[in-house]
Amino acid sequence: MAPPASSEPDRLRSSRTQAPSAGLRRDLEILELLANADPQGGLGVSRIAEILGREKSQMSRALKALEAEGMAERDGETLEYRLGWRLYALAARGGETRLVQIATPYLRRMVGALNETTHLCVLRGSAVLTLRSVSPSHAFRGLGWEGVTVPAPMTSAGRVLVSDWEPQALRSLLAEAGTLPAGPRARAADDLLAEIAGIRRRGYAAVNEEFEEGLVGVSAPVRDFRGAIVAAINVSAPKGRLGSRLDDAGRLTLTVAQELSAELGFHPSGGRPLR
Amino acid sequence: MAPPASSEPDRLRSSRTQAPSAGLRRDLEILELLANADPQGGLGVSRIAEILGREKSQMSRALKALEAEGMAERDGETLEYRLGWRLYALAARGGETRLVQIATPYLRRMVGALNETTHLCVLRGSAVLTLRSVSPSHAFRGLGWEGVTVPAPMTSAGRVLVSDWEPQALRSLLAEAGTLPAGPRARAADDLLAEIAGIRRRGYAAVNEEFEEGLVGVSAPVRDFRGAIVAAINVSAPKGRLGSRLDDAGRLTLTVAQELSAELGFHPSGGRPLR
DNA sequence: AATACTAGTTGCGGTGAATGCAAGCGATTA
DNA sequence: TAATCGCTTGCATTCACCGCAACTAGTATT
Repeated sequence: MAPPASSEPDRLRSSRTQAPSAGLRRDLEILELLANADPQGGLGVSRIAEILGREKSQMSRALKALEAEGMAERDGETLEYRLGWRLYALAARGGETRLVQIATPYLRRMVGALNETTHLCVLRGSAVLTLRSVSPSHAFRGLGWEGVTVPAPMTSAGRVLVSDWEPQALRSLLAEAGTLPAGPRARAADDLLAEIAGIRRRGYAAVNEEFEEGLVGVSAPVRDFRGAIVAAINVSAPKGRLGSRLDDAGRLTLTVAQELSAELGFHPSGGRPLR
Repeated sequence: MAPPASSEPDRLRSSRTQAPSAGLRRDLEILELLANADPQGGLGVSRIAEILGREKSQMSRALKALEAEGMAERDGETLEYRLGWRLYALAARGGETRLVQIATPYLRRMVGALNETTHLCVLRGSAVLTLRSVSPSHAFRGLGWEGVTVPAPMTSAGRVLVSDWEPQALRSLLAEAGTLPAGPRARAADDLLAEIAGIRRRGYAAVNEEFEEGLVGVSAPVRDFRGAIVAAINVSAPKGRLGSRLDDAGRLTLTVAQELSAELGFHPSGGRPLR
């Protein structure tokens, strides 16, 4: 092309070539921004455009579309945007609502007994997704880990969730998750298999600073009416607070998980039918 | 080529004409479908295309994009899709922000009517956390969320926030909170249960110098679209200022809380779904 | 009061990404 | 071996998005 005249506003300046599914990515950037917004500092069109480095006009139109679909809402006064009802409806409907609702009182009981934060986790792909967290009072700014995922084989909850998989499936899980930024040390498959054998025997899993320095935790499986493991109850805390009573916590977690499983219709008589 | 005469109503577009922001609408249709899907009956590409009446190839590509962004996930075995982790992350992070933003105008209305400071409170573990306060002596919005927590069973807001818990959960709440620096006197569980029964009946809670000498207050529950209690609106003031009109304030708080709940999507028709 | 500035919306032409058909591919079934 | 099913990919058309710029409205500044 012609050499760029300095005064000429060259629009070719490596600007963003449109990528496939750019619209989706743009919309999600916006939603992410709205989700993390400070409630005080409002987000208007210009501010959003500035932060994302995009055109005002696009943001205006994209936000209008998002609003029309219920994914965003606008304050009539300040013209600022926020997340819309539909996002919550989607998450609530799609999430294991029933499971979360039923499990919450059990989590509260755990918190009451241990005075530590308790989580309900499920498996999403090869990662552990925390659906619900209940914290005792000393956890300021709860900042629930809800929605955060971590690779499965590293955590007690993850190991519980895959504890009835076939050895072969476990190996491929390791292969998949192992490519992620590895933890302190890559666990060999045999290690994991032995660990899981222990989990089956004891009924609960415990980790001791494996996932994160200074962090210990226990998890126990929750089964549905078919006997399939559908979730894990997990307690995590600094080693100084929970380390000394880790086994007690494990047994309690197992007990509570069994009661929750019973409420879900699990009947322990039958063998291990599925999965 | 020659553009069609503008006057001519070209009916050829009658088929499926692409609408603006069609991509967003299509993606949301897919997510809605995935959200409402029976966890057992999986949704493959063809089935989704059939249900939505769209091209297989589009669904294949759209789903691939959604998966790349974390909004959908695919089972490697069956090739079936389901909702992805990112949706949950968005909803979890954005929830409180949205609550505060929507609630603030309602708090202002309360202040305007009563000329007393009004709070929006949520439950954090077994403590009540004030997310937002609005004062009559306009402005100095003290640093947004105050972050001040107080034990739940002692305050009207706390009692409202746990007013749909199971009796057993309430007992363990008392056990936990009771270990904290206790208030004037530990309330027996039966007292709390009776109090909460009254709250359910009236729709709002009132305390009369129970938490602090000379302080009275009223609170009413705010429910989200599922019917779950997610927050409480609270008015507290010295007895000399508010004591005489406490019932009026309670009824007003209830009304405002109901309107706020409605804006959050709460539909009072259905029974009390859960928790 | 007039002016500048900020914040948001709308109009417009060019361009490339989405569309839909059809062919390819790899299982599972007959 | 052939047929079917579920899904992906190639390709030409065309329409919706892109960026710019002009416009409106409200607010601060002189």
